Amino acid sequence: MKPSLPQGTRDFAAETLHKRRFIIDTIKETFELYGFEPLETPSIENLETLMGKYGDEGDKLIFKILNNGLDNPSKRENVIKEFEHILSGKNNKNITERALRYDLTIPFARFMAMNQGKLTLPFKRYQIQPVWRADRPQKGRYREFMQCDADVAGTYSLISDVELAEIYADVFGKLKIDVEIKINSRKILYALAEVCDSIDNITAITIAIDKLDKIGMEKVKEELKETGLSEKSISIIENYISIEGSNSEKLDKIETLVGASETGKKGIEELKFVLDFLKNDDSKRINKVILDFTLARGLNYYTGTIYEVKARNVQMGSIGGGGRYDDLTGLFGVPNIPGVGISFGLDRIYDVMEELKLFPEEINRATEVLFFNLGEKESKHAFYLMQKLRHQNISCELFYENVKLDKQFKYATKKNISFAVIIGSKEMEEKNCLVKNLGTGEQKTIPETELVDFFK
RNA sequence: GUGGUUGUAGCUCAGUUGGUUAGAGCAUCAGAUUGUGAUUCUGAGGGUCGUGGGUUCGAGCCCCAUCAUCCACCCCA
Repeated sequence: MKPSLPQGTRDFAAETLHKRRFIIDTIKETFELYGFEPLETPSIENLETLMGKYGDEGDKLIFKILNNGLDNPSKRENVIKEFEHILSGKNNKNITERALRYDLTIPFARFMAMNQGKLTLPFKRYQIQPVWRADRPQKGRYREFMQCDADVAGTYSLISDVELAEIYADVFGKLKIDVEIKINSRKILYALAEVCDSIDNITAITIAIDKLDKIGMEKVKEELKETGLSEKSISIIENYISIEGSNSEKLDKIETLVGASETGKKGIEELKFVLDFLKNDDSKRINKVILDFTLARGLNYYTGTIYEVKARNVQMGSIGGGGRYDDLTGLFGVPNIPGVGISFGLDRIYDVMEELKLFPEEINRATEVLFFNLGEKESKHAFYLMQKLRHQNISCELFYENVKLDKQFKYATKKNISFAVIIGSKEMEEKNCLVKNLGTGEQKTIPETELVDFFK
């Protein structure tokens, strides 16, 4: 049989993994700097936990797992009957009751609901794990990919919203990715629908608005028309979309449009609070938070601020997203635990950094020193010296075979090893070793007693 | 889920209107060179042309199906 991978999945070799780890470490460090604690949940959840949380499209993209034991003859008739439900598009516990995790937010909400009372609120957790979506793969889209989430649960304080925006700015600053951190509020979108007298169509409106920069104003209007909005509503939405200027100018303009709505007023207040707080952080950074009323986001559990991050100078969908949800655990029978969270898309961040060549050179240097093998006695001696270095936390390797130096050099070059230590019979006799810098080609002989200090 | 693209050696790719034994560069291995590489020279190995059918005297090339890739739509990280 020919080995192959399922569609949309990948193996990661050392070079890729070093780079991925570089990103993950940066994110993890930043999360911990802000007081978040780690959490891991299972790869599989009960299908019931996930269904209905991501919208109709989302439900279709959940990987469902076939139950075991369906071939049991005694269940045969029942299984065939239940399978009819599947064929008509309904899920059925008797056929599939488990599914692969689709994101990290819903499992987190499930965890909160299951552990309420045990956790001190507000609870700040971060989670870095793969998720799966049965999407067709394309640029920046995989069927298995890594999400890095940070969520604050149990507080309405908008300071937590501010902090998450700061985390975005910090992480992408550290990674040297030039990004736009877009912010909006679901409340404002809701108010817009209210003003248009089309609350039932809020999803269609937001989806259409969200496409603005992709399809342009005319197409957006067409789409709105098709969903049955009145001319008047469409012109309100056109005004809404056309709002431009600085963040504070935009806030002034939105006030006249949706300020009459209670929800709209609240949304404006909240955005003002967050943006004002961010303005007080005068640290010089390339990444700024930009108010964008066309930002919508599909996930329907968001209720307040919403975020999305896009990299500049590169063609790639969003590399991060998040927002506030006032009652996520309510879905699991535990009301009144609000939360706010953000997610980093590791795989897309990787693709962006690769395309913009943002990974540091030295990232693939795992082994520092290679000890050459020049014979039985020599290699034994070299091994003894090497262990001394290893115990001082200097990563080393001894070439396993006594082959031509040429080969040993090539191995070192391939693995991007910085130094070679060559110990032959002459060096052994004189209790010396020859250290060669493989980058510069410089080499010198030093007493073996000084070897550890040389690398420390 | 819908539409398009590509699939030939480990990698990047040639391969004429269908015609004998399918090529190149890089990489690998061996030797020139038994203590100095990333830059020399010589030679060697490596392919059921994605897979399965079909058309044909004859298919890497044409047709159908299927799998995978990349891309777009839907949606999203």
